[in-house]
Amino acid sequence: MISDDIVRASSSRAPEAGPAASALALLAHQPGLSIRMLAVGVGLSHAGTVRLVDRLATEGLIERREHSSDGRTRALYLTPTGKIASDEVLASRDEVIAEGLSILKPDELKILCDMAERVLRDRLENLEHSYRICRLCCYDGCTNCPIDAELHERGVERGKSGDG
Amino acid sequence: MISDDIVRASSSRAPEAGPAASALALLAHQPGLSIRMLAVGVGLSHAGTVRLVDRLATEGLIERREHSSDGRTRALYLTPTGKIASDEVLASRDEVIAEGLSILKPDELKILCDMAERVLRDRLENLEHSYRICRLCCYDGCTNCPIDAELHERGVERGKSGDG
DNA sequence: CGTCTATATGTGCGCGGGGCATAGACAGCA
DNA sequence: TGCTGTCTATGCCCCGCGCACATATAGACG
Repeated sequence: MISDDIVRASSSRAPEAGPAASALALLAHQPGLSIRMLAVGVGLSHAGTVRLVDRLATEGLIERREHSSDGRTRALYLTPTGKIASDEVLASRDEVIAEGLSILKPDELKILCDMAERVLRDRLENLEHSYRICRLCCYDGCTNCPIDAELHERGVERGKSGDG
Repeated sequence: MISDDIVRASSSRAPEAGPAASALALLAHQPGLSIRMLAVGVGLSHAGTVRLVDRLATEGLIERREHSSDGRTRALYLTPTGKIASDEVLASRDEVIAEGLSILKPDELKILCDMAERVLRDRLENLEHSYRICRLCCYDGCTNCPIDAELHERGVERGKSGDG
């Protein structure tokens, strides 16, 4: 029960206004995401996500493109500026976490990572949930993502619509 | 870096609209808190906290009383109804955490708690910060609070205004 | 005691974010 | 072709919050 205070310690120093940061980080790893999927990822309603995308597009951070096959769907992509912003968000996030866990020894970090990985695998519900979990992941450093592995084991792949 | 996903996993299932829950939990453990301290604890401005207190008071969850010595300060207390609400918030919080960590073995939990305690002690900045950290603590179960211990070692006690 | 400053609380005003309901565009099917 | 489901976008409105200001009190000083 004390453990959730780590949560507060790092989440209280969130990089910026929550949803925007999540959207940027999510699009950095999953370019071409639809608004619907992004909405699930950032935890907003469709309408709210549309406004969020509007704002980010106005700021020149992301852009809407036509979907290749489906005329309804809009594929969202980061602009170069947006990529920079996303990198900054993730960098500040990493900094906070590294700071917070700086007192732990390397072998303790390893233990913690192992526990975290098992917890994540256990708590993963479905494909949409995976987007929420990974919304602020540092994808560059997450080379062997446990979530991807767990999804793979369940026969679900990202980019398809079947939820488990 | 994967560890902050535990954060998402539990914080994404927050009991209710953030600040209100924190205020209730905070007042459950620290009755007679002033609005200023509550503001720091919940991470809002003074004005926002006043509105929050207004709402909670309108709902009959908390009440303002005169301070014993200082005529300016308002002492905030939970009403019986507010105590019930606070208990529910903390209970749901505990449930989420217990669920999330249910895959870990008891000895692993012990290791995790030990690490969390050291991280908390290391990251604690001052008295005001302690209110933010502990805002959603389950005080009934937090018998030997590491934050209190750390504050004590630094010669700071809660209830006074000197920040370390 | 009068005054000045610092502190704490409460309020008018406006802004921005987000949800609900709805409209428009498109895919799939009979 | 028409019907239905899905995806996106918009009108409208509410809520929460911060800024600036007003009010009340404590403490210090002449």
